[in-house]
Amino acid sequence: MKVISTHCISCKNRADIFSGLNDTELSKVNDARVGMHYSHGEIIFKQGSPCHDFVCVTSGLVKCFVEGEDDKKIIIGFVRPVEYIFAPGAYIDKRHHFTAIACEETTVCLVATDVFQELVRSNHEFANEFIAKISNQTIDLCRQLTNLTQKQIPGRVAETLLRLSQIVYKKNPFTSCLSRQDMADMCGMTKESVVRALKTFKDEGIITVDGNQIHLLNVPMLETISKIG
Amino acid sequence: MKVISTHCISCKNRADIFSGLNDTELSKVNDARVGMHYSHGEIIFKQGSPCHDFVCVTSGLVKCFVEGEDDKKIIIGFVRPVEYIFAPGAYIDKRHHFTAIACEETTVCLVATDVFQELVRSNHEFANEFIAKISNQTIDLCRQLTNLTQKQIPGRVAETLLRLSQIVYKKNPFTSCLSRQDMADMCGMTKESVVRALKTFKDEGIITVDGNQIHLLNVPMLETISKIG
DNA sequence: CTTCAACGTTGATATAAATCAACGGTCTTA
DNA sequence: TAAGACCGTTGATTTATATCAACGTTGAAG
Repeated sequence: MKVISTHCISCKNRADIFSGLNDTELSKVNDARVGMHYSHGEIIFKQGSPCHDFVCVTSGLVKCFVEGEDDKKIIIGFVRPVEYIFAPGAYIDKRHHFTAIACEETTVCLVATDVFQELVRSNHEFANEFIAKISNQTIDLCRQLTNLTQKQIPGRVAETLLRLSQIVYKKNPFTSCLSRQDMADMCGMTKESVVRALKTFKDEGIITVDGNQIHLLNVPMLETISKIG
Repeated sequence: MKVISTHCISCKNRADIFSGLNDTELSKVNDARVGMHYSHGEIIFKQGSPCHDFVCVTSGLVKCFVEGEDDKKIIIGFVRPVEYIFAPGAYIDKRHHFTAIACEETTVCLVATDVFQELVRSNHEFANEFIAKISNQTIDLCRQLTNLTQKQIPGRVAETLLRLSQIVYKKNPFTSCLSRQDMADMCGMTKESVVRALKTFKDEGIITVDGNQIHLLNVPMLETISKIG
């Protein structure tokens, strides 16, 4: 078990939103904080369950997805250190509206939602950062809505590859711990379709695939494919 | 041209979020306010354009949709009086991320985003209401994401009918000014598919359709169809 | 009044993508 | 070591849905 920072004030894995807080405020956060460790595949919180805490990811990788009927999932995003997961139910019905699962060994701090809400009330800068965070999530969901409903398979897979490389892993040959099913859940399709699309891209020399390492050889081409759908 | 209230303090069409403001704050909003009138089909703001104002709908009906390539749209929601339209770009890139169009004769007040942001900073209650509003939008987008990607046509159309009746028009036989294409844009399908689905529902005695008036005869059945996809 | 464009509807056809099935590989677990 | 489960991959088949085409209606514009 990794040792996480003993106090928020000195924590180096602190999410940006806490930067504007003074020591008194940080102490309040620290008192409410619960450090947790999750192994690969473990559920951090589940859609529909009561929402008591915001989750700040201090190491590892977390995937968030909405669940429909019949075990179908749509991955709405990944959260890396040092970021926190905004739970939109905190202000509405105190329920989680998506599920969060650790993709690899992951440590997080849970902070009670009412501590967050108190900070939103008392610290304007914090409130602004908080709203900016939610806004980004909204913008992202809008983008996903068009991507998943208006593009066909090659476009969606291209988009997903670019996302993984540029936003999630921020590397070009990137090594992912995601299964084909995970990628399918990002694209809203079956894993077989993902495999076929990857194979096509590989045959066309646009990417190379070596196990879990994917190298995007022709990014402009992928961007074009993603754009024209 | 209808006369809108002359001052926010005495306005009867004020969105709920302004309820917690004192007269000084309301005056500030009033000074920044621009009343506008739009006819059926007119664009209030367009995706990608600079975002300077929040739009408060005082009469009529507004549809909001994200635009993809190739003229395809997904309607993400309708805004009725007395509600305002949250533009997520206001806190991020000062751009609109969806388009808003008047569905019928519509009056709105435009309020500069920085006035909103100032209120968020100075009034905690306002900030809370504001965040709750965005949270609801996020929850709704999550729901749409699963609906549009995981259900097939009958399920999506049933869902749309229930939405129109229960949330948008709040009536059971309801008369809608929406075209079949609009309904298709709500469901992420073609207008032909909508027509066929409505015909099937009609033949099965689940609904009646008379021009733009739709009567949901068997709501539980529609809910089942919506659920099982 | 006429013309044209957009809408609603229906049927026939094409096609994208899911499903089904099979197999080898890897990892876990008994 | 062996058994079972899951993953990745590929091919064959089915199916849901889009596309294409045609036509009557309505409403707006010239």
